[in-house]
Amino acid sequence: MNWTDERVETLKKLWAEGLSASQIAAQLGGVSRNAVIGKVHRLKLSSRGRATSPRTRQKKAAPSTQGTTTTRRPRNTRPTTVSVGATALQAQFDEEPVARTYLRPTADVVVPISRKLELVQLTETTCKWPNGDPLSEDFSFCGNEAGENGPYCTYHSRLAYQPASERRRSR
DNA sequence: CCCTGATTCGC
DNA sequence: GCGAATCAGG
Repeated sequence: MNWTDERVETLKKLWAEGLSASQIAAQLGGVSRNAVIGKVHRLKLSSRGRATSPRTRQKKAAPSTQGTTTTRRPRNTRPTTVSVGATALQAQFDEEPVARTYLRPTADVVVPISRKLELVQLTETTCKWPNGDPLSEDFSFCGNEAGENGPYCTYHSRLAYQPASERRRSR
């Protein structure tokens, strides 16, 4: 993935807004949170408060115990993006003139994907994250697939529940 | 175990 | 410059 001006701009904006690197990565799409953090550092705008104490790291010795294979630890590299939801989203947007509100990738919306469901359309497996102002007419619900462990999809579960752990963070 | 940002370093 | 790996920590 290429760091276009637009993407960098979005990155800076979201970072300035205080979003976490993983969330920024999720919204930009196609990049890992590490990529985002790395980019942020290179842009020299990492100074968002004191995050961690000045740790002095100097590990990384000789990982190659055998085989010259340049095997980077595959680990669990997950796309993160919900391809199904995204696909369905696009298809729906094409035939939904009403919900068409953003024209720019630099959307000021924090929620990357949503199915714009109405209250009636909610089921037990649809994310019930409110989208927008409940008093407004164009209010809708996220509607993406919600896990069995909550009323929200994984993304919104984090938005909803993360703040708790975020609060008691005061390094 | 989930997550956060920070840093190093091979590419 | 990029980002995976790794770290230190909540």
